[in-house]
Amino acid sequence: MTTERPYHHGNLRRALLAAAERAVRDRGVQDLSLRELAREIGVSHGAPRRHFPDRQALLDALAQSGFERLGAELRGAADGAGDEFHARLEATAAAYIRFATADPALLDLMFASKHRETQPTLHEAMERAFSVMMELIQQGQAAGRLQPGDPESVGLVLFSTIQGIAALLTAGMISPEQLDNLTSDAIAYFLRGSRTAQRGVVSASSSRGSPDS
Amino acid sequence: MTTERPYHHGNLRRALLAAAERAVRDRGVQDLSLRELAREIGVSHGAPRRHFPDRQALLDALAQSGFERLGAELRGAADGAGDEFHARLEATAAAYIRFATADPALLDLMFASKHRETQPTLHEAMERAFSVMMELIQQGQAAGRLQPGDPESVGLVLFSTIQGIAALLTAGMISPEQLDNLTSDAIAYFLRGSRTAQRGVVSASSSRGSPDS
DNA sequence: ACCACAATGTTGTCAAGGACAACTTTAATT
DNA sequence: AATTAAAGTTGTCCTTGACAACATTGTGGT
Repeated sequence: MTTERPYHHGNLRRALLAAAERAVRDRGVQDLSLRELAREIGVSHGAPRRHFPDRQALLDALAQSGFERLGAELRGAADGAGDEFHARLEATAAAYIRFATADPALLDLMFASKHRETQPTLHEAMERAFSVMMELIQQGQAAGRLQPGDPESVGLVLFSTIQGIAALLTAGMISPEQLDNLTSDAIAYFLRGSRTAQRGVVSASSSRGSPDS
Repeated sequence: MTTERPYHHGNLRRALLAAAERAVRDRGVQDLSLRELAREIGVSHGAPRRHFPDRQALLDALAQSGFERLGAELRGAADGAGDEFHARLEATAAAYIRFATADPALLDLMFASKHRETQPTLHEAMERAFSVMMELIQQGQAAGRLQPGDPESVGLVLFSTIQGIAALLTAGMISPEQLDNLTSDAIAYFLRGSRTAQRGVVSASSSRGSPDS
């Protein structure tokens, strides 16, 4: 049984992550203080060190759990939206934006690129989270709704767009009223944009994202 | 050696901003230390306070100068790309991505949303920077290359996409090799996506003279 | 010229935080 | 029960941001 249960006080690691997530949400990453977390939980200032060697380690763990939660939410949204490609796409994008809205600072942290390189679990969690999108792309390609070719190349365009909306959102550059329209606009653009040169009318000048496929 | 010393020591404000920009580029915003900047410049640790009441004030100023530079570069790119819409669009987007590539941490800082609300100059600098894009959108609409309607709504889609690419870039999620393809793909998607649903007659607007200029 | 004053820079200090080490208490293993 | 490992505590060092009191230099008014 791998369930970590109280040693001689609480399950500190969990408590730290939970408190940290709240603190990040409420006051941002900058103001996150290990000592303050310890105080809040009721433990000495040296205690967190047993679970996180330094501050960055806690941030990495926070990012990882963020990716895990994001991945779960994306998958839940996609799976709960039926079998139709368009509905699944919209639901997944909406879930992503919802995450970004609810936890802007956490999302920033997750993409902070300040993480330890030697942290395979974090990268895996990230891959898992985005595998939902990749599968979606492949479904869209199979259904003929998206242009064929390397799914990664198509996925990056979609991913960029959604991430961009999230970025503008966390930057406070778009209001909640604009958000819904922007999201559906962006998806509509993406879908129209992904109709590859049909009838040779629209030039396919930029479909060289995939070297050999 | 009088290297421009109008006051009784250097032009500290400028020196601080310059040193800060370098420090941010090299070691990130987190590790930016006022005292270290002061040391580097050769001034006492209390000196910066005369020009920036606190750390955040310096970051705000840094963001503002970043927006000013970005705006200038975008405008330069657009103006130097001739009169054709497509060329201008590509040049502007490329300039944006170039900025993001050269100064990822600065771009993050600029969008950090941690800025002082009562800082009109910062917001103005931001508006000025993006006015280039807005004008571009209007030109595209006037030329019939983009769907009509509120330019802001069209611009946000473009802006999201480009900002998304920049975000993925600064997050280290795309490599320089992928970058060029992604950028041109994204623009192509945007252009195709911006042709408003023309009830089947897709050819009318694009089968005229230059293929996809 | 002169003098007051504002602008700029310096020194000293404080509290907070991260990192670290030595020590103590509790749980697990045998 | 004894031993060892895990988790937590206490104390300390160093860096930093913020602040205040003081020093110096430049400027404008008269």
